[in-house]
Amino acid sequence: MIETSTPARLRVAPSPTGDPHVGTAYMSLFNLAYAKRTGGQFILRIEDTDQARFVADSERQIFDSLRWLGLDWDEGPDVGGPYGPYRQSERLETYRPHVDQLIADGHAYHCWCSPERLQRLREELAKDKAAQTGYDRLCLGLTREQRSRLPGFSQTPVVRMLIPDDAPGSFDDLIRGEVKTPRPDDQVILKADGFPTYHLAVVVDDHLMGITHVVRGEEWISSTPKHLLLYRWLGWPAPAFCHMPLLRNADKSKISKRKNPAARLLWFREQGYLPEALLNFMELLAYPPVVADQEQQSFDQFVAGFDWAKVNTTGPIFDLAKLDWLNGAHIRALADAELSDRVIDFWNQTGQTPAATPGRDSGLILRQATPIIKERLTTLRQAAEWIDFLLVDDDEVVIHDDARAQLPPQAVELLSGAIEALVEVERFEPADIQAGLRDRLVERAGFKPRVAFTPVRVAVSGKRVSPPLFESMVILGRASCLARLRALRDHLAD
RNA sequence: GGCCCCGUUGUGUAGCGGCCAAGCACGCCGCCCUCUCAAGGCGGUAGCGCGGGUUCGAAUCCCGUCGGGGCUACCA
Repeated sequence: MIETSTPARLRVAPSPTGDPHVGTAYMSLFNLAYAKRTGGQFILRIEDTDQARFVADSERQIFDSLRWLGLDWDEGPDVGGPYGPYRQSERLETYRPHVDQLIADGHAYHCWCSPERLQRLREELAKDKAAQTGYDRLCLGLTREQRSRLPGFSQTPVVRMLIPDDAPGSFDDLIRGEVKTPRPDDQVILKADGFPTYHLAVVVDDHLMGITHVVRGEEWISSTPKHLLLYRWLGWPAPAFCHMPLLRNADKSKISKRKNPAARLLWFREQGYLPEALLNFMELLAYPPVVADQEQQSFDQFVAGFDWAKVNTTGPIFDLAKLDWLNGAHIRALADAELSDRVIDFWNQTGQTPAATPGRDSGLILRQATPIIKERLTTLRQAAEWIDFLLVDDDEVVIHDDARAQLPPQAVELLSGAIEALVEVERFEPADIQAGLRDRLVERAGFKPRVAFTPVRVAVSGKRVSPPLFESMVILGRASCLARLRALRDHLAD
């Protein structure tokens, strides 16, 4: 493939307003892919211009969750870079001169209308079902003194854009082609508290930081003409635009934490999903697999074939069924030692390390059991459930009701036979254990394997479903197995 | 209400006028394998929202319609 593109600079700009949103990761993924594809840079900028919604710990969670996914940035608040600061709250002085210039050039004006007046105005327009909504320009052309004599006056003014009649009616989008846009109203660009709104900040910062491609959700399409106007007025070249489709809930509404727990990015780590699997899953949303017929793929493959034109314009439903499959597939692809490490890291990070009876070690037993539970795992979190019976003391094995219900009438006879057979097994290895039990219970006693082994499984694990029996027994050791077999037999015999 | 975006099986996608009586993946169902459950193998289920055009020919182009979504804040 011939590389014709020039290095691109892209950014993701989340707001620290609570738990990081899965959409942030989705946007970051596509941003990063294109940056890598062109040998450019990926930048993280924090958009904290809304003081009311600011959540203190949120920024750290954004860093943590994106790093966990391996979506590393070249420039950002924590790593620095030549275009800092990368937090908008630290750039207030940067926006000011541009606002002044826009006012001086007649492209923006002060507005003293109180929030109450604006609220009433909106309600009236809505009631009248007016086609034209938006600010009525009451303040346009008035001095502070003149305006103060009118009702609904507020001491501290905001600054609004003066939308001209020749505002752009469309723009070119790398994903969608030409996109038509509504006529904007006189958008506020500087708030009464001195902070810029998104619209001003994003244009100023993107220009000053050399951003070449603006990648964002399609909910921004209708405000793009405002940004185009700002670029025009400020005399700056506009970047390319890529409006990604919106991720959706099962009911097709825009994905929300209320309706979908997976809208919280941190949820995936808590559940024990592998970052590479989540990435793989998100790569497949509104985007085809790199290799047809092969949906399990690496991020590098995704990058190598990346093309904005392949992005679909239809908003995909965020449905976890395929993620579960992909996560299992990525788990199975891991080497045993690597998988064990991942599970232990998961335990440590989430404080979920299962307790083991004295003399047993959770980590050690996990490593021994990994080969037999690996292909049974959908998430890392499930590992603990699969091995819990290997961690407890022999007299603390819980015989679950559904397991007990599986026991055949001849359970006592079978358990006695199994005990005798196990005592005689010379090498306590899976094949030998199986041979011993089969000889005794199947060949000689005439039971079907399924019937013969069920009591053994229940005695050893307490469960209806367990990892492979004979391998599990080896991990437990002969003494424990015999103790558990005898315990169940004695219990049933009473 | 206005404006904008979108509409292929349950979900994610392929399809860019004939190779499509629509392919792939996940899910679901069944069979095989089998010490349980998985994993694996094999098979099955289900879709071009609707109506008009254009054309020899439309899932693919046009128009309309219906449906869904987004925006319409001194939030992003």
